[in-house]
Amino acid sequence: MEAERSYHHGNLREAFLDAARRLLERDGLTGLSLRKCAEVVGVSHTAPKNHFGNMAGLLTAIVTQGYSELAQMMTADLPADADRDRRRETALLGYIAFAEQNPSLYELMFSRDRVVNDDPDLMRQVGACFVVLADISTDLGWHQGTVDEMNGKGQVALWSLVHGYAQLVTAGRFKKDNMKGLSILDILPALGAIKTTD
Amino acid sequence: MEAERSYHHGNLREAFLDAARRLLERDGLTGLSLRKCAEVVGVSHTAPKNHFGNMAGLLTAIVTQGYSELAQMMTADLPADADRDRRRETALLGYIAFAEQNPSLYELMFSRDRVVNDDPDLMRQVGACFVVLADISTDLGWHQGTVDEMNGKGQVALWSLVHGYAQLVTAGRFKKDNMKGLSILDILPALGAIKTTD
DNA sequence: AGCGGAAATTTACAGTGGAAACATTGAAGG
DNA sequence: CCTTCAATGTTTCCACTGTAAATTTCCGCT
Repeated sequence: MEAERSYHHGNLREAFLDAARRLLERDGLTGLSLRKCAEVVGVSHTAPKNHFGNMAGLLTAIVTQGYSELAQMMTADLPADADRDRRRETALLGYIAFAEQNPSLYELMFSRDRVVNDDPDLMRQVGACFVVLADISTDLGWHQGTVDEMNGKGQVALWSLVHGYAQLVTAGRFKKDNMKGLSILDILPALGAIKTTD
Repeated sequence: MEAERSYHHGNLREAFLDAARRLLERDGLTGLSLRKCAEVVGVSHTAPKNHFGNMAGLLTAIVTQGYSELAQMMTADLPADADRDRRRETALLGYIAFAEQNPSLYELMFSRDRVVNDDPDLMRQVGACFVVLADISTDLGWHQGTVDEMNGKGQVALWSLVHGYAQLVTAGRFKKDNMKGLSILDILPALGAIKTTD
């Protein structure tokens, strides 16, 4: 039983997800197609319809998987008694590492119309990622006001900073001489040093 | 002369750009096609080849236009004697407004493989945007170190924050109760209040 | 044994981008 | 004026894509 190796092919859903992921990172978004995936898996090109419905469904499944892995990357290899600094560092470095290892997938994870963004499973995984970041931001502490008084500003600010950095780097929008020896760990304190006048 | 209304159609390049922009925001990235653009403009579907080469060329031209408009939005309606706060506010609000008014284009502006990202014109416009943000970050001032000593950290950090916020908002990745009455103007000082331990 | 339904295939079709050959037009130069 | 010529568009064709519909295969169940 176990719902494994369900039929003819045996776990075609997983096989398709794997093939799509590999094609995505090898040939980019424009090089990904249902028919290529089907050929790689060794199955007819309409087979995925049973499992994903259509292309948007397949991409949604991939993206959902992506958010799940992203959350894992942020909490990987953490001993239970890790201190504040260690947890922050792991989360930030894990986030950026995921984006750099899966740049095309990462881009797809913020697409507006290729993915059904109101899919319940997807929304749950997105929420899980947000929670991890929210915990980190709570651990960071704030100079002014409690977390409640911040009214979510800190969480929104933190995700904005990390996502922006991740995508600008993977999209090649920073010149190399701007990025020499710079990591996300330098960026966060740099913004903390901003002198605003209000 | 003036290189205007150059041939049969008269300024087909501009017409195509306009049509593509409108289709892009109306139907999203997936709904944009050369043939639809051509039909709107009233021309054969291979006509754009002379002006853009291929689809990537058209998208590159649109994205280049986008960066140019983004830079304009950040400096619009600014009197020459505007003070530091006014300039910062205008730039940040202008940036977010552009993203919200052109969400699909904004997404495309950070695509990895739909656009030829090493196009010289495109790189120049990207650089122009970065300069505007760099100036703003200089105007902000920093608690520690000069701009040079910061070694570009501040510029990288600022663009990361603003881009992240823009895309997360337009991609609908923040829940609405997190965003109630929140604007980019609240986010920047919130990050400045981060208490890091190094 | 045979029924039922899930899983996969076959077939067909409309839409897409691109290449190649051809047609049209305005401008430049004798 | 008339010819060339190059730029601009069109026609035609092709390979590829996603999707729908009808059909077939095969396992589990009674």
